[in-house]
Amino acid sequence: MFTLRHLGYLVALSDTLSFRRAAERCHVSQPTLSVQIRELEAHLGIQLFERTRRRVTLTPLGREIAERARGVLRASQDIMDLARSASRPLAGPLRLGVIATLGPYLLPYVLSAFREAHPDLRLYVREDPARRLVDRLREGELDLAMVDMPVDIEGLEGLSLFREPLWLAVPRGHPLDGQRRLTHSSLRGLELLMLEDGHCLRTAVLKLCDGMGAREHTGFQATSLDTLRQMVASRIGPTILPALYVAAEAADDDQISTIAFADPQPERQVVLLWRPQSARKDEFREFAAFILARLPAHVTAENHPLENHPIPGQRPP
Amino acid sequence: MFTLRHLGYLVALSDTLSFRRAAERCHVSQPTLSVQIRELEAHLGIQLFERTRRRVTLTPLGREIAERARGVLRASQDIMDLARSASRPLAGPLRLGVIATLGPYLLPYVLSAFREAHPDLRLYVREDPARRLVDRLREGELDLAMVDMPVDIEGLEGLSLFREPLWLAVPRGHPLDGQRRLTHSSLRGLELLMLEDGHCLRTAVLKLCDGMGAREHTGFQATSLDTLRQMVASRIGPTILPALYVAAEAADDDQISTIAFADPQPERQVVLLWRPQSARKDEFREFAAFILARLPAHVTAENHPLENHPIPGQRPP
DNA sequence: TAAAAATACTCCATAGGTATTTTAT
DNA sequence: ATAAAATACCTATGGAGTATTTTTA
Repeated sequence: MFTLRHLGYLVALSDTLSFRRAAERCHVSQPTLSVQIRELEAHLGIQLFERTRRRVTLTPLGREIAERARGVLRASQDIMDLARSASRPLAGPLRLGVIATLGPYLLPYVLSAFREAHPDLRLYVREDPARRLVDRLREGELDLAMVDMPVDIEGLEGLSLFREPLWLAVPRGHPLDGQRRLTHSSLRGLELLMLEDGHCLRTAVLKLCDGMGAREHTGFQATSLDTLRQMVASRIGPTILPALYVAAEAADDDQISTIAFADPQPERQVVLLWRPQSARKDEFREFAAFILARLPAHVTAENHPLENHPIPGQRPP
Repeated sequence: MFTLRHLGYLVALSDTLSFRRAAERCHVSQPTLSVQIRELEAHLGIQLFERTRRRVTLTPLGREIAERARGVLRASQDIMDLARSASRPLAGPLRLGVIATLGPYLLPYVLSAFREAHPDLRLYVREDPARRLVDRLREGELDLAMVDMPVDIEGLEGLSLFREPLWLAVPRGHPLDGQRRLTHSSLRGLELLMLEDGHCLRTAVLKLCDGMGAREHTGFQATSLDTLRQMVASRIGPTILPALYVAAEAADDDQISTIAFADPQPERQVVLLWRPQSARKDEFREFAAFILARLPAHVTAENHPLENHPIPGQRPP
């Protein structure tokens, strides 16, 4: 029988396709890794890699086995996590992924207090588009992901956290400036500045436009909410900003005005996701409770399991 | 990090709750296993077992981790199987489970020829009720199960093989003896001898009774089809027998008559099941094709994946 | 010739064994 | 007193290292 170590080498080599770099990643010497891979191939009685003239490539069978090896290592890591989580809850590394349009404006409210409450916790936060975050979560590279819906959460589990209103941002002096509440038809004909493709928020805003008769401002696409705000301040046009961003960054900007919509407000739903096999669900739920207890104004807390939440495209594997 | 060997010891000890027997099962000495379990506990930083006064018991956390360890070992075994299956297809051990009312009457047609075609295959056949077979399949103790529906196949995958007609068996001279085809109402008021609880066939026959106005013969429950046939021969009453049993065992019995039903014939559906993670699906499909090519008369071949087959209660995990 | 993988060898950590002690019924 | 687990100690396998050779672009 092979060992978990063999599987680790296999995965490292299948990732890097270089004995040298795989050995580095595993913190062993290149000959060690060479020998162990050869030994694994001998044990299994099959060829996993083709080493041909300066090129290392996976055989189809090697690819399949490397994929399964990843699963075995992930499950082993889960066992370690479960043990550590039981002996010292909320200690050790916790890898949290969050979308870029939310993290910097929500987490400051929460993380410093959370770290204080759990000093042994080492919290790694990573920003990425929602789709990539859930992929990384499935791969086991993340423990936890905070994303906005809709996103394909097949094979994942989680909680709905809150709904964040979307507000209109216009330059000072804009015809809509001064309105207390926007109605369904206030946006008709407006050209809205938007984020570039890949952001979930863009999708949400496009849907909003559709319903309210507005359209995308062609020719400009922003890469961040800050850019978007500066474009509004430069009087290029109005845009839609999420409430937490406005509260954190744009509330005292005297060049733009932000206006809420009348009910039913457009909003985006923010959820917290983890793998169902994860060993640290209790910790994740505590983290969720921590967030919910410290939610800034303007957002509407929710707190129900995602299993029972009707999300199109959700289906167990 | 622990090793797969540690996990094997953990699973063995959690199964036996005795260091001595667990060591035996692992083919190591008792001190070796003692030391390794202690080491695993030290590595994980938690207590897995309570050793108290002649009693070894799992802690709750130990139970959870042992369960996960089983999964890791199963996945590792799958990798081994995949490799062996690729290098020498249809070689090595193949553990097949089959229900008792089918195995002895179908497999003789198939197995000797299958063994001849694949001499390196070591085929272990085990008989059990369908429910236990699918449980063993999920545990990884079986590679393949041949059962009749309905059975809960959640989390499993497979093929529908064939539909086997159910025939009425009556003592010679019974009023129904001599009829060519039974109609829907032929059985009205009849008291049918049945198998004891737990057999899928019993369930199928009960459903049949319901539809045809017959009832169960109270006071007698047989434990095998052979017993059932002898009871019919002893003129205790009529019964329902599956066609393959009749063809194999009861065709030349001059004390009983077997009579088929008019269309739509009552029948039971026989399926072949495996774990979706199994490494040997190709071999299983070949086995299925082998069976289908050698099906005895009277049964109706089917051959479609079970995923698309509407079976109540089927739901992915 | 330079860079990468394979080979040769040496060493040591550790899993495994046997013998023995401890503990609990 | 007996049976089971723990401890002590020794052995040997194999995983890891360094040094070197082979291979190919």
